[in-house]
Amino acid sequence: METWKKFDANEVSHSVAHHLMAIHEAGREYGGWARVTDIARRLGITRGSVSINLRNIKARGLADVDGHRQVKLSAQGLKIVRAILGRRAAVKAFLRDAIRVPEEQAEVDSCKVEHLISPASAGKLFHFVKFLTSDDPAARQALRRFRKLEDKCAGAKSCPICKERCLLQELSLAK
Amino acid sequence: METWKKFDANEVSHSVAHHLMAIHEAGREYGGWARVTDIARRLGITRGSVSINLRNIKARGLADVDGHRQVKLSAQGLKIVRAILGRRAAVKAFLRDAIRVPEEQAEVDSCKVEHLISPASAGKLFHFVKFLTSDDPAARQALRRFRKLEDKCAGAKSCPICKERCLLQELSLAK
DNA sequence: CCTTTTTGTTTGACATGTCAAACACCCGAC
DNA sequence: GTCGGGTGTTTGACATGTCAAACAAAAAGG
Repeated sequence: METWKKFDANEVSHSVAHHLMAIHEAGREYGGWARVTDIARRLGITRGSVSINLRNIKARGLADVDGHRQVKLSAQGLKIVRAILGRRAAVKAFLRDAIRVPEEQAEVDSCKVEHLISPASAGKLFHFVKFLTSDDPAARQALRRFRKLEDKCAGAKSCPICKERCLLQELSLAK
Repeated sequence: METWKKFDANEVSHSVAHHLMAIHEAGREYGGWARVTDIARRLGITRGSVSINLRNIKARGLADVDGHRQVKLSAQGLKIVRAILGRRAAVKAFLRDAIRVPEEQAEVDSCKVEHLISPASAGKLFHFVKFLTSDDPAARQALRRFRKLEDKCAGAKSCPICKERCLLQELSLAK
């Protein structure tokens, strides 16, 4: 009934998630220490915004600052980053390698979703895509068959998957 | 580089999406006309919040109001609702029926994601889950095989899908 | 050493979305 | 009629996240 309210009930928001990942990346070549400027440039936002957001992030124990005003992920922050990167990889691999969504779209979609999907779903998905893209004969056969059938889908009429009229277009906003 | 900023670049926000869906549902038995109170009760928020949000929604042409202060979706609003419901159904069906995520979790996850995934991904997913849960022999065979292998995954050691150590647990935040 | 640039913070503003509380209105009961 | 409850709006407050602009301090250049 109020399922929709859980949208904001995640360990971190989209913004915080990407701040953490930016710290992680920016600090890569400097022993984990990142500067506000580097984080801001990576995220494409102003230093001021980063400064404000870091207050929140530090207060929540996801990152620490040393005397020279440099930022480092805490153990917890690093754990979150790794979990999110794993989930993104699972989603992206599924979209791109299993159902053949174009690379760019797979990138955008997995980025939107990476911090939202549950570990349960991510875990299942991870296994599934690993199986589906393996050399298991059943997996290869199913994938081949799916691609063949989908190629034959002629949109509105006579889709071999949808049987009758293909309902695909209703998912988009195309008129 | 700034892929992450596209998170907010959707036709509607999560909140607006659910306002539209609440109008749709609430109006079902009244010829499409919904009252603020009904919308608020359905969403579990105050009438005041709904009132404010409707300003935005009306201004964007997603809903109209008649003289008796009742709300109705516009053609565009209805189109958005249908698209989102379709995407949710595709995601949920995949999670629940294909990779066997528990019903409740599938519900929550699909709700979080429904307004974020692209029509391209939703369309592919829609076809894929339709194929995978059909009576096509290749699909049935692959699904059977996947379930069998996954049942044998003993967590950290000797997962038949991951081959070596199963990396599944890194997707969650379990310590 | 002094100037200039870079860096980080703060401030005031805006946008979205939420709440409680006060108001105004309409409608039905009496 | 009038009174009370349900309904819709507005107001002031808060939370998050963004910006530009002003500022202070550190680093770099000379």
